[in-house]
Amino acid sequence: MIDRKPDNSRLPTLADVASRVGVSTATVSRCLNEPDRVIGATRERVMAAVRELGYSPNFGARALAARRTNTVGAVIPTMENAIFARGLQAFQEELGENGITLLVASSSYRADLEEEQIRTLAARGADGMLLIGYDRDPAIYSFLKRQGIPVVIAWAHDPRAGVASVGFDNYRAMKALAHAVISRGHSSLGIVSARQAGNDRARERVRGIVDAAAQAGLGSDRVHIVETSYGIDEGAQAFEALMSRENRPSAVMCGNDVLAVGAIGRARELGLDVPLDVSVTGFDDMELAKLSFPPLTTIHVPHRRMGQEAARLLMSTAKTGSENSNILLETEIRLRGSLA
Amino acid sequence: MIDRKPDNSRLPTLADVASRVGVSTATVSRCLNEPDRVIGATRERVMAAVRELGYSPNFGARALAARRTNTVGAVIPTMENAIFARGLQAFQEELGENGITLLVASSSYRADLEEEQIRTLAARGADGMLLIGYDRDPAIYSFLKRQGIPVVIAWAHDPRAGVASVGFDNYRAMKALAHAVISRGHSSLGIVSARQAGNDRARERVRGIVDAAAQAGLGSDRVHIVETSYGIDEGAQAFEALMSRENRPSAVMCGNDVLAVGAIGRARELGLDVPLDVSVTGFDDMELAKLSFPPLTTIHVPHRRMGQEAARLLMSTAKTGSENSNILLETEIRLRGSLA
DNA sequence: TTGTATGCGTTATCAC
DNA sequence: GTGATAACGCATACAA
Repeated sequence: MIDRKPDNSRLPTLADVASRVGVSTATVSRCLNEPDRVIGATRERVMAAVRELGYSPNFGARALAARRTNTVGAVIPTMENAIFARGLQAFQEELGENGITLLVASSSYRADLEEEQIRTLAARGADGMLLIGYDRDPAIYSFLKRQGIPVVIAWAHDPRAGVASVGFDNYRAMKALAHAVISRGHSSLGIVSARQAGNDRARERVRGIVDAAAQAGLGSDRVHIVETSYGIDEGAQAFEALMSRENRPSAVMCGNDVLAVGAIGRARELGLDVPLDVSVTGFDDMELAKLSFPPLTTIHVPHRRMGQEAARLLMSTAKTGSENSNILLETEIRLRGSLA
Repeated sequence: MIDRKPDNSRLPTLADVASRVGVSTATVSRCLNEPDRVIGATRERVMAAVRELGYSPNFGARALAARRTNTVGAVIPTMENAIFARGLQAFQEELGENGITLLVASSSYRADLEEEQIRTLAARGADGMLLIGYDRDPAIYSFLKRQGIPVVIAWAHDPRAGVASVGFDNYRAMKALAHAVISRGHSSLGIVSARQAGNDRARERVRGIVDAAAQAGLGSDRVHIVETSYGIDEGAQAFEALMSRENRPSAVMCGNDVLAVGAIGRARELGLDVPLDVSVTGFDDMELAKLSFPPLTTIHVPHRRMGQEAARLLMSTAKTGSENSNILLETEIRLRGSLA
């Protein structure tokens, strides 16, 4: 526990500013919140005093009295890599322009931690919340509803879910990529996926590949799936596991770019040429993808756009109370050197 | 602005729990904060009511009354890449074990935004704060001191600064790497640095290279510096700028791994072989480094250790009020394929 | 062990 | 346009 260092000189409060200027606390409060409603002359004097004293309003007290925090929370699976960084940055920027602060927490892809973080953010008075994907205990949704906290789901799209969302069709995107891979003659596919349990995005992506394979007449024995957690090393290991099977896939499709880059690295270590010996694909089109050698064939996701729209949606959802706005963004295949 | 959806069923408060159980609010409060001080039987009934009502304490009110938030803030330059992610993760874990929540904000490497974030975190009642590097307006330090908020600086080490810190010697680390580069016969160096103004880490690193070059008898005309902002594309452009000068450096030392990876990528696009045509080095030893092709020669920084120590230091600094604990961590050169 | 009462710093309602 | 003053939800010193 952290105890504040005993501080003899108490922090300046609204009352301090007020008494110094010789006005009431109400006036000072107004100067800060609705400057128009106070006459120019007094406002100047108040603001001067604010600066001199280094006054800064107490957030907790303000939230308590105003029953609003101008804060929204976001719980993302991880901060360890840049997957969510760009989208979140855009989200934050859009909120910032509207005077709203963003609080970010990460769940490490664990449902229990996510729930804890959500409750923490709610207790901190978040006026709204951004969550990634749909999969979670329904109790969480009803908790949020009881609290009157509007929610927006990002990175996924399911109009039937009854929650506002902005995202893309993970299934369709990955299926299209799988078609592209198969049409190049690959008849044995490897899949490196994040754990599918509790992760609708991962599940939809795998389903996309499996369906594409089935439609192309590839038996289920031609599709090998390995689940792992997101991470470069994990991708590398999963890739190696796939390559050491009896009938090696000629193309390995990864659930995201981080896994794919790990796979490519391991291929090099194993003396396998990408894409001559084995093709590799990713998902996300992070900066990493263009930079990898060979550059990564992947699905481009409009992360910035998604973050921005999520912010707008959250603000309007909060205003109107409508819970069923769903924005579908288009993804795009980016063909690069890792696929032959 | 976000207005909470008008919620007819007010959230349960301490008083609701109390009246339902038939005890005083004080007892309920104690059940939550010091369970030992209340007898088993009543505690059970209280906790049951808490669950039934879905009660969750109001953070603002609690902070207001207790004058403590069990929250610490961290302002990092960027979340866009993983430079600070690992250290921060460890920082958070260590804090979490002690029941403390971490609030993260990013400054985009801008001094004005950093100051704003610091004030915001202070207003939110942060009991302590983690900042990166020393360089900032002295007014900020005195503001924090007035607020009684203990500070720990990370990613840098300067015992004379009079602030608690845990970090490494950026100057010495980079100087050692420069020696390694020069000893391999490179007599013309390029430097791709972050902007040095307001960034002591960047400045120290450049100074390390420059001093090493001088000690090796390389004139200042043999050291070319380009400043840019951190980013893969930025690294690529800076690298290209260096390579298009009349006397091309044979080795380009970058201020961090992100820049270096960008440089290597651009080298490939320009048809330059790394390391045959030009050597490239980084700083940080992110996951990226091993994965780059060729793998990156860089400085290994014990990020996790740094985050963990920072958390401990912050907690003990808060307890003891001692402001001048400085922990120096050792870095290590990692020689890999990008340097010949 | 439990209850009472006060105060935390701000906003908002209502007078003036 | 400005000033009193009552909430806001909780923790805590003190009393019982």
